[in-house]
Amino acid sequence: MRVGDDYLEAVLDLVAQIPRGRVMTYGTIAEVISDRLPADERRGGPRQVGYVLSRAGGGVPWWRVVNAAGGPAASHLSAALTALASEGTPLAAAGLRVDLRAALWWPVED
DNA sequence: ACATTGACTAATT
DNA sequence: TAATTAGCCAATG
Repeated sequence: MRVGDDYLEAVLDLVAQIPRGRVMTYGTIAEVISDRLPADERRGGPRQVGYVLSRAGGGVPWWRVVNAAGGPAASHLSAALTALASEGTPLAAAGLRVDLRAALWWPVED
């Protein structure tokens, strides 16, 4: 098995576990993955999580992954907002971003 | 091997 | 609270 695929799988698996109506930030995902994987398989930061998701394409609820500001990924943001709204994700008053205080999800908390 | 790019974050102003 | 700047890690050309 190729090295690095574990990281990719870990990210995809974690994203797939995000409950409907909840979200996770790139930084949080990076933290959890780093903690779950051995040092050899670790990859650095939030940007790599984004890279993995960009390559993942369909089959993964990527719209449940948001940046630290609470806004959807820089691309496809209208699609993400639509999907989030459809799933009942708590949106901020402006409607342009997610209410992190209410929607942010943590794997161990749930 | 060097420079550029990107689904990012945190600190500063 | 919002806009700017600097730092970050890996991929890609």
